[in-house]
Amino acid sequence: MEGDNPPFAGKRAVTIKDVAAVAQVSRATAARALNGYGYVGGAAAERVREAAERLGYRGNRIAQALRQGQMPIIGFVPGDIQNPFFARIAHDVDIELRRSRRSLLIASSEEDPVQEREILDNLRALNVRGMIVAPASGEDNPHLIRLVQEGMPLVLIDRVAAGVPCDSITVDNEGGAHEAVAYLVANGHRRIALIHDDSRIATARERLAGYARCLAENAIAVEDRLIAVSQSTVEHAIDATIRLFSQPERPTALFTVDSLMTTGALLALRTMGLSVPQDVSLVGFDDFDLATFTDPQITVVAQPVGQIGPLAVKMLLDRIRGSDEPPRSTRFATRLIVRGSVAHPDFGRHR
Amino acid sequence: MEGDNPPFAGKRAVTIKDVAAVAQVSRATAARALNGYGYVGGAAAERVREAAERLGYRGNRIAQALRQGQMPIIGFVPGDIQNPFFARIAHDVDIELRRSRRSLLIASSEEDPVQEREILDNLRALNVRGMIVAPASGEDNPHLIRLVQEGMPLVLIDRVAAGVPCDSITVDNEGGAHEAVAYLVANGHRRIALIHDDSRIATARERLAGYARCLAENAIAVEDRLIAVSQSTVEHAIDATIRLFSQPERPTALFTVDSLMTTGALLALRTMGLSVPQDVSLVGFDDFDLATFTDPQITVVAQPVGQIGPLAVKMLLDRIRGSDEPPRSTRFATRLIVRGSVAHPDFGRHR
DNA sequence: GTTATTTGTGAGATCGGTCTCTCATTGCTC
DNA sequence: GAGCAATGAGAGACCGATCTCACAAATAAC
Repeated sequence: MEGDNPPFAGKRAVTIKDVAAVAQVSRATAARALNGYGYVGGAAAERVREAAERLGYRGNRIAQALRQGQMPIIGFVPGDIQNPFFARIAHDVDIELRRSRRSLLIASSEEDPVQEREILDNLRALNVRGMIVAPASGEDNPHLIRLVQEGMPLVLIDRVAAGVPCDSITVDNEGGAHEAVAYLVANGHRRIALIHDDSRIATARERLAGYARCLAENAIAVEDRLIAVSQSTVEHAIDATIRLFSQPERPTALFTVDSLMTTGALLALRTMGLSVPQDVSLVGFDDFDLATFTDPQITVVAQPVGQIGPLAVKMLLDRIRGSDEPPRSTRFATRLIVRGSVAHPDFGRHR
Repeated sequence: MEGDNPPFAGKRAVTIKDVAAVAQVSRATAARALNGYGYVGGAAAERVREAAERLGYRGNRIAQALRQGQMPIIGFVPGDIQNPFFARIAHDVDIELRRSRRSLLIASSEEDPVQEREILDNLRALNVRGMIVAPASGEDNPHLIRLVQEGMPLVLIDRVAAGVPCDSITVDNEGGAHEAVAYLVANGHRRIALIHDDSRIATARERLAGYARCLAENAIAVEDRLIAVSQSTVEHAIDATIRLFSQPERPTALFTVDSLMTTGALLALRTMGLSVPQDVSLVGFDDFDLATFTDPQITVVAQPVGQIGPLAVKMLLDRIRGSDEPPRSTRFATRLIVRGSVAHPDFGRHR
């Protein structure tokens, strides 16, 4: 924003005034001809269309938006576009939105609530028509609440946010995590490590809850030293894994809560010379391409990624069209895909 | 756009007029106080700030943009956000832009020149401050040329577009492909298959050129039946691979021109029961996580992905700030990372 | 032939800011 | 105390498009 060039570097854009002048009509008539409303004479309309064509008139969306009081833009605020999970959703949302001739503005919060708030403020100031947000924090979301109160169509995806009365789409994180850990327990594991995001993020908390509940049901203590908090990047997950597996009485199994972390764990375990599943059993949350290329393939809790984007758009468009039914929450079931990354702890060489 | 709700669903937003009224000053004074220019009395300024705070005034970016003649938004038009290559760049661009308080509008062209034109028209109508585009077509780009002539700051990435006088960032596709194929030839391969995008895309053409040049240098004929055209998705690449390897006199090696295709090829080869590198040698363009997880790991031509986004932003901001030096073209070198997916064709069981 | 009605068009308000211009103070200098 | 600059603040133009309103011309109705 600073040090920008004087207003216009290029030649001034063609306005409706120019078109009107060339067609020798008033701006009003030109607008009518171009937008097809009201009464316009055939000859005049033709001249306007011709002039517009010849001048390459395009209309100024900003002016239109100001007049109309809104931008035909939908905001999408994922935690991180680079995460294949969100990239996929962004892609699907983009496709769906194009059908209704709206643009998509993607701005990643980088999982930072402060940045999220700034982005949301910006989007609001832009008068976007609606937003699809993966809230970076599960609680303390006054900015989201205010947004809803102001009437902004909003759909939350992937994560819930306490006290925000709007539509949401999530998956059964608690259940999925429980199923994953139960599978590990059923295979004889008791020292099960967990790598997850900051508990601020709702998904992380729910997955942790599923993990803890399953351990409790099996009379296994939840040990802090088995739980690592890491940002959702391959690099951070590598560190976290190394930390977990460098301690005495190494865990026999690991549960990672997203695909980037699973990738990082895999990388770290390989570096440490630990093989899956001989030395460590592994279950990841979120299925991904890589999972079937490793040897053995990775057992994962799959979420129906492909359904989230389209449904989010559908819900959002319903709101935009004026639906004021009470907020709907869709929670998709997860599915444990058993592949080969889990074995009995005594299967390997160690203890 | 159709069937939308009457203009405002929510309560009317707070305008500067409201703030001015509460602070008992004129709009002009309120604006001065809020934006910190011109002379404003201390007391008045204080009242304005207070009123703005209390009312939750946010300013209307659309109105500002209209007045200023531009939006503080940069458009990014990748071929496909879901491709990790573009996702990474989008991420980097996002980070860089946030520093200069601009938003990023991402709209994927889905590799469709028609859609690209629409998107570009939209962005232009939005008066964005600049664009970073991966042109879907290497030629016949009057819309890009016009954009530049109109003074729109534009940086082309990943691909060149003939006759468009603007900055560009590419990698040495021809050289990289040549190196990959040369490596295969050096390992004794002569029936080398290629899976690439539509030749409309500049990168595809250059990589094909590198492939062809290398074969020519080694007196190997370029055979159409060894070249498959596929869209850049895992699914299409699977089909293409199956097609290539279902023919008699199967190729002994395969060169895939991007990571999605490499993934698809890997999947297809596995399904067909062909192992790498015993039955087929494989080299991919673009390095990716998966490449080191397969057994053996995949030999690839790596591009410096991490440098593209930041440089693109830098170039774009230079232009936005008014630089009118002649267009600069940066072409990064590629690097062949030899791993284990290439073997001599006689190494395996087959011929 | 005169009144209604339909049709076509332009003037001007409006959206919410920004900014120029003008004018009124106040303060300072000589 | 006159003269002049510095300071503070309002009125109104403006950005580009849309839309209401008023009005004129053409057509229809009686």
